[in-house]
Amino acid sequence: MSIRHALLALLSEGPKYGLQLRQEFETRTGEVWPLNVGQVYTTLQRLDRDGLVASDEAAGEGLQNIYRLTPAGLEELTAWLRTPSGASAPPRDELVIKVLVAVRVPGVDVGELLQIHRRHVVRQMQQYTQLKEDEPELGLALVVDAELFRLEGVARWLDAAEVRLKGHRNAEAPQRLEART
Amino acid sequence: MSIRHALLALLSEGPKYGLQLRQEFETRTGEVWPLNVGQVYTTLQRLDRDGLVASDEAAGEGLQNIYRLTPAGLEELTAWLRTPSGASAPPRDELVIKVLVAVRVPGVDVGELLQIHRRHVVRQMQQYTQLKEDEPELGLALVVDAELFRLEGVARWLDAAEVRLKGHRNAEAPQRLEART
DNA sequence: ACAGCCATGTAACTTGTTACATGATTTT
DNA sequence: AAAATCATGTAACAAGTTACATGGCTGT
Repeated sequence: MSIRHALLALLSEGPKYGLQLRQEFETRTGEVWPLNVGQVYTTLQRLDRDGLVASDEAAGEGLQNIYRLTPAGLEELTAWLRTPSGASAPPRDELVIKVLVAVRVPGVDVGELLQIHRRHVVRQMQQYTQLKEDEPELGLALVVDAELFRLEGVARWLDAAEVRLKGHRNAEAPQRLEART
Repeated sequence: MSIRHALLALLSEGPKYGLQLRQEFETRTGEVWPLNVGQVYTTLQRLDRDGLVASDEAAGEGLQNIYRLTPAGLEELTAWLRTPSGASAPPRDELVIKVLVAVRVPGVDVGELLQIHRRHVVRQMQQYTQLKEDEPELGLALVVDAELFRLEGVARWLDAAEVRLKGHRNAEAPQRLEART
């Protein structure tokens, strides 16, 4: 639901049209998250359908279709801004799922899998760290910060998972040596 | 694409049927990420359509519809396991987008917004920490670890963002005092 | 006139998601 | 026989995503 609401937020400054919304979204987020133009239009249509935005066709330029926020849209926007996401149901973490199911996939070395992902995380962190060196704009700086903090957490989790899984295998293996009764 | 592949992984151990897949998914992930049964069936149908699984109708129990992994499914699975996610395009971070667009929404105090989210993060961390105290199973333990590391990163980002935004407002404000030339 | 950009729009598709319907088996 | 449980399945929708088509405007 990010994009819907992001468009609402951009429209809260004043009426805007499609391409403008895409451009503003991208500049604000430091061009890190490209946004297909088509998606702006489809999303605008759906927002229109839901009564959260309305188009000023009266302006009648014909060329640009300018949308503005409706009262309902403003309400939806402020609710979104105040509400922390993932409150009720925690978001599924793909990497965690991957590791948890990989444990029992035949022929898969989970230790190796953890290492592969760890190397990738380190490589990404280096790339983002480089990006930070040439004084980025506020938007890019914040995005890079977020990505670095996130990746650091992932790296630490991978380490913790390795320890947990080693302990787990040590706790499992001895059972094979004992008699099955 | 988590669930598709998770089902493939579960099926790599051997043929299974719908409800069984749901139950195994939930027990392995510590019952933290509930999975609607209907989704298992729809996902299985789509996997079937894509040739990644096949149903053993020959068994003819009639009642249980048992699926097995196809060679293509196994290939897809191993590719998924080895490939770090978010490699090409970094995943959009909803909170980051929220803060970045909120900066210019009229009548919104971003500092307050950061505080609201920070409080929520702290509360969630406390809840997960509690969960860890009564010796959870491997699956739950890893999920909780991941969530705690993630939340810690979020908290740190919120702090960093507060600093960045304060500096930004201080750098902006003086411009209003200067002549517009 | 034509190349290139600005701008809009749409058709098609994916994954995720839920609410609901249906039948079979087991338990009481 | 009624109630509960097991098991499958479907219809419908949301949100994200892309490839493609179209038309207007601008500069050469």
